[in-house]
Amino acid sequence: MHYWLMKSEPSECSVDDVLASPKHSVPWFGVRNFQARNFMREQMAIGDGVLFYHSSCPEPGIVGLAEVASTPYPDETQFDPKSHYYDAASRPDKPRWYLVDVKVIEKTRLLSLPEMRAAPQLASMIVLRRGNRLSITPVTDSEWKDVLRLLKAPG
DNA sequence: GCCAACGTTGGC
DNA sequence: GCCAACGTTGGC
Repeated sequence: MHYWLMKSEPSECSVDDVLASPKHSVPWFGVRNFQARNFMREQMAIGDGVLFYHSSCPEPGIVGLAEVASTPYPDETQFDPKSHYYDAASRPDKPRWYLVDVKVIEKTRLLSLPEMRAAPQLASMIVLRRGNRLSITPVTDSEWKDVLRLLKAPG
């Protein structure tokens, strides 16, 4: 059992978009970074906890709690020449990119990036490290608990 | 729109 | 295997 933080641009797929989807679940397509892919392909398991994070938007931060809802499988967009995520170097018999389904459990209040940075107990979070660009990062048990505690506290 | 930081690519 | 150039991420 692991915990993760997964970034999504709300203009592409917001927490509300996921909640509007069947089973409150979406395939996490479009990851084109090997480290992030490896987390999905090799370390994620169904039921892992996910912090749903909005990035590249006016108010970046954690906006929901989710969970991993499938085992890894190939990201179909890599084979679609019309897709923004098309990868000509990937072959269907040897896919390069994998994804998991992510199911939103609960929309939370916004735990904003500035609030996260101001919380000393979250200082170790990878997402807060200077220059971090990874769209999927592991979260420790204690970071997970501390985030939940902050989400329950008033903003 | 700017720019820091980082990953990837490709020439050598 | 090195490393410069390039592209992308993502906060501000």
